[in-house]
Amino acid sequence: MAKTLAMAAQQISACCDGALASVLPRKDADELSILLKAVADPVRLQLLSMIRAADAHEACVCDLTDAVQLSQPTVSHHLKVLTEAGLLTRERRGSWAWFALVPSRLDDIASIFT
Amino acid sequence: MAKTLAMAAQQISACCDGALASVLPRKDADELSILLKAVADPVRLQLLSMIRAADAHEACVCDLTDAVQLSQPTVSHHLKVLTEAGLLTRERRGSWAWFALVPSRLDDIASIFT
DNA sequence: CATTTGCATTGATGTATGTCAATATGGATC
DNA sequence: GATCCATATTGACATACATCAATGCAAATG
Repeated sequence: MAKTLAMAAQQISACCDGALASVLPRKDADELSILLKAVADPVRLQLLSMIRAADAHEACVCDLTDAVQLSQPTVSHHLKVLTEAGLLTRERRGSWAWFALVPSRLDDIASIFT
Repeated sequence: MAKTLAMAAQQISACCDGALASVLPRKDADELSILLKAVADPVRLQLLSMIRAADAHEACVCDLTDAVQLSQPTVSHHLKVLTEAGLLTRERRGSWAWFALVPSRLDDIASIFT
């Protein structure tokens, strides 16, 4: 086996065997992947872009459903996924549900890779 | 239907109906989602972090397999996904296959959300 | 060239996910 | 309160995906 990785592991954690796996602990990786899975879908990327382009960075389901040409339940599902990932907030105003961006959450994603 | 999103669409494309869907065109969304799906997996996030931590930002399969505690074919599969997404390059050196990071590709992901 | 070693591919399997039709819920309005 | 409208939930279905055992392949080594 080549030695490069083992050496790198020591730079970070020089205490124990299996420390390599803790460069990014599995638990952290699981949490990050939930956030990333939320945006790793073309429809949800479109929804985010539309909300970002909208006034006050918010939009209601009716507009979004028309835009992506999918059924209302499907759009509702996608918005739920984004909301549960913390990327959107949901607010009820009269009959409509308004979804707004959480910009800091987008920053969280960017910061994973910078 | 509320009007906010329709107005936002006009800011960007004031020419045609259905322009809303082109805030982020579906085709672009599909491409981006391929890149994001590649990193939206806990094992692949770990692999990337390990390679990034390694000398010269590269590692061979044998080290990585030990680290993530999965079968060799599974790790090979994940590395293929990352490579096809442009996040890794593969180089054969003697018996070993070395995978190296493509930093600019990580920047591509970050830039989606900034 | 036979063997070994490191990696890739194939095939199979269980689980997760995107989608819709049908239905439920919850405000608003008459 | 009956009705209507916007949204959410449920159930069903097809597809995608993560994983491994078995096998193939390619390079090094004896």
